[in-house]
Amino acid sequence: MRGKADSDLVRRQNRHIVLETLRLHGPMPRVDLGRLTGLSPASITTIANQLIDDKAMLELDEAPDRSDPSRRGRPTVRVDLNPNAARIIAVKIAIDGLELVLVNFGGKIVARRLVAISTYDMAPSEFGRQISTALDRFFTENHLLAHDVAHIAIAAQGVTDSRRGTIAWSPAFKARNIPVVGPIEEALGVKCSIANDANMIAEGVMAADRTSYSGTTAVVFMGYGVGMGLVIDGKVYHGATGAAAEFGHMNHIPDGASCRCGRAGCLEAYASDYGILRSAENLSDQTAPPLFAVDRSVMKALEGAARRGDPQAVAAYQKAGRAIGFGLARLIALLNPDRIVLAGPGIRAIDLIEPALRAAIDEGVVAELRQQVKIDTVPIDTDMIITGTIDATLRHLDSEIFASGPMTTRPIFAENYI
Amino acid sequence: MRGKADSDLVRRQNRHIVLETLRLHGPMPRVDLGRLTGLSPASITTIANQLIDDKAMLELDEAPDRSDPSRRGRPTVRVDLNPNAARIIAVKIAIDGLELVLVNFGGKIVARRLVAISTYDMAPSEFGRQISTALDRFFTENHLLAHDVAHIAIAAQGVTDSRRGTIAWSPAFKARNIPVVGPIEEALGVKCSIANDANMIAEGVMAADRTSYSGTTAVVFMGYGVGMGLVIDGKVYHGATGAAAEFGHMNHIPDGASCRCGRAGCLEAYASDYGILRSAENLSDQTAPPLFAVDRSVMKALEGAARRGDPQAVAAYQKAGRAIGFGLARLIALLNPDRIVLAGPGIRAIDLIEPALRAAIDEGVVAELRQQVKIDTVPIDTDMIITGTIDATLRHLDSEIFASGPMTTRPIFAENYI
DNA sequence: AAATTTAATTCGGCGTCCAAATTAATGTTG
DNA sequence: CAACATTAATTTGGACGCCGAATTAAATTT
Repeated sequence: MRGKADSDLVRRQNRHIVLETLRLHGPMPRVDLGRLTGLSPASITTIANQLIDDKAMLELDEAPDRSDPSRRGRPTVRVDLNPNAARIIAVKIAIDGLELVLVNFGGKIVARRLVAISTYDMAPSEFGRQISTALDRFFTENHLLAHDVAHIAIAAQGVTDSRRGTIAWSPAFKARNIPVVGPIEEALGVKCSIANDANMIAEGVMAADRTSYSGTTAVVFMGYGVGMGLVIDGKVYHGATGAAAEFGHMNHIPDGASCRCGRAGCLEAYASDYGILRSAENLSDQTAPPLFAVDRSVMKALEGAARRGDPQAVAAYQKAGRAIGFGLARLIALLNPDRIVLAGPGIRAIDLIEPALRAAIDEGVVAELRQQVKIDTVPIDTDMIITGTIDATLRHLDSEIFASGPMTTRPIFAENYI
Repeated sequence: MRGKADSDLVRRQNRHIVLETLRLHGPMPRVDLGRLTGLSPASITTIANQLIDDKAMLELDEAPDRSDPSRRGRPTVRVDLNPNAARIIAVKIAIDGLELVLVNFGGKIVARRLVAISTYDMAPSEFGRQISTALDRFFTENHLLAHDVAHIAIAAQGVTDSRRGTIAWSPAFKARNIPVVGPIEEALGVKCSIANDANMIAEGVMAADRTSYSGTTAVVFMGYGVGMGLVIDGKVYHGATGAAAEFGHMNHIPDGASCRCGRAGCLEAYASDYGILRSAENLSDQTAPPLFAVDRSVMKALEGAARRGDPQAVAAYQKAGRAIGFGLARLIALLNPDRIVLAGPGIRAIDLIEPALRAAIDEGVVAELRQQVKIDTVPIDTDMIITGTIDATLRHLDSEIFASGPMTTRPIFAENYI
């Protein structure tokens, strides 16, 4: 049951849909905003002018469009999100370092920096210091003050706890429960949040094609590990503590193969790069997984071997497909999704994996459920983690900006934009 | 992104929360409605009087409350949902017959009837005729005309397809894809819907204690079968086609024990009454499951044997616990729920099941995820299927009534209430 | 230059909410 | 028992947001 409604709610909601419409479709004249939002021209005028006053939006100062010579009447004036309304920083934590990206309110990347940090052996408190230092340098480098940046959004591999702002467990760290949000907020005085990288990929996939992913979609990421982003009823699902969709560490076989996470039988232990490699090399299931990502060239060679018919390699990919397939069968039984998207570098070998995967789904789920699900593949570069993080964060800002209405204090607005 | 907001939305939303508040807390004076909804007394006056005009609400005609002698001031007048505003029929389909329940808008059961039908061997079209006939008799019996009943809500075991209004697969039927909603709507001219019984149990559990089940909760039903109702972000989740949370037919062991659904390795094949019985009797996993529910006395005897230490029986319950445990471990990895509720007749033997269940969860899920989940048990009688169906349907009506606002045609209103 | 066309704004009215004032119905008190 | 106190509920008047209709703005066509 939602809370009570009043004119405040109406204003916020309508300002919000105006901003979202611009974010989704890009700059457009007020008439089109009216058509797309369903609001009357009169209301659009009011709302647009308020948002312009609030510096969230601006009129584009451009020559009238002459592309269609038959066009008559008063020329349109396009409005757009004000790129200078706010800035955010998206951070990706990987085992070999940090990626920092500065983005303006319009979604354009303004600056980017890679910071090499060897995270694996780092003490939890040390990591907090290092990431804060890296961010601090990034601020200086880009002449940023704390109040110029509205939000720092962090994406990390593994189990993240959005409530506590920590990395509960990650393959990038030996240690557990690493505080991240706390140290950064203290050191820099900027609002910060942390989320799982696979969820951010799901945000990215959604952002790329919002119409196709409206209902319930599971985005499976195959590569150095196996991850999942879960879109439930059109929204990325984060679970109670932000650690949902740990598909890679969903049990596949009780008491099965050794996984990077220290347990046995996880799906990832069969279907990740290292899992596949381990079977292909005919090593025991119990062989300890490598600490670092398997080199891409090694996986390419393995794919080649399988395509040439190397029985051991073929079997390894089949085993991976079966693992993913049973995982998906279980997911389908539980969630009855509209569609499943397979993504990540691992799908380069999709031809080797798919037959076993489909067979496992057929075996593991009632036909009535299975038939309804669309399964497709999407090539995804890891950049989509950043893309998704940016999109999710900007949308979050939209609802903050619209929420404040005629704002008294507007800390997220950047006065001294360079 | 929600649609545009206007004063219409405000009215609907606020009327809705007023109705929901009464449904949740029962009759109360207008002052309290104001306190609970956050609306001002002025607004409550307006809304209440409109709803009373619309016959959705009424003032209770009772003597002033003298229970507290120190009470001063103008006495309160309590308002309540108008029980005669509408009526619904809830139907439970079981293998041995139908249960029909007539309920008024206040949630009170007005009439109830059991109709013995042997569903299993019935042809799909025949079932449509039979259920329509049974409903037609129920109408006559209670002097109901089509427009007296706002909705017929059906709950059935198995995989239901709410979009098509069919039972895709159910243990109560040999046939598949049995049309239910269509035949009833045609024969009676009353709006009808179908849902899974386990989802309705989840609705019932929620209705009984809404505060405890706000986030994400999985309600596991153990008994003649294994079912699940999934509450995600405070709402019962139905999946793409209304067939979500088929926990019982989630694969446990690839290529494992024979299940009632015709496949192998389902969780239910290990943890349902018949699954447990089959292991206890030391029959092969491949032994065909019985068509009908195992008699309660048989299960009681088995529990007794296990408690007296019969090793075969003890092992059977352990096997069941391990199956449920791994299923839950997989669910936790996927959904990171706030809590899990174990319910149904099967939990009479929870003491025999729980140790293996907990061990399996420990084995199957990262500690960081597992620790966050509360697991508790709730004794549930099968009546909760009806209770939940009623509650869900009445809530649905609330949003229909409030939605129509100053209604021009109000077909659901019962003029000739007996 | 006047007419036409399309975009955007302005104006007046409507519906909802709310705060404050008022009315209603009771209990308390001298 | 009449004036006062107290609490519930309504009425009144103002604010805010939306919308339709009329108006203004800025171009093209004739």
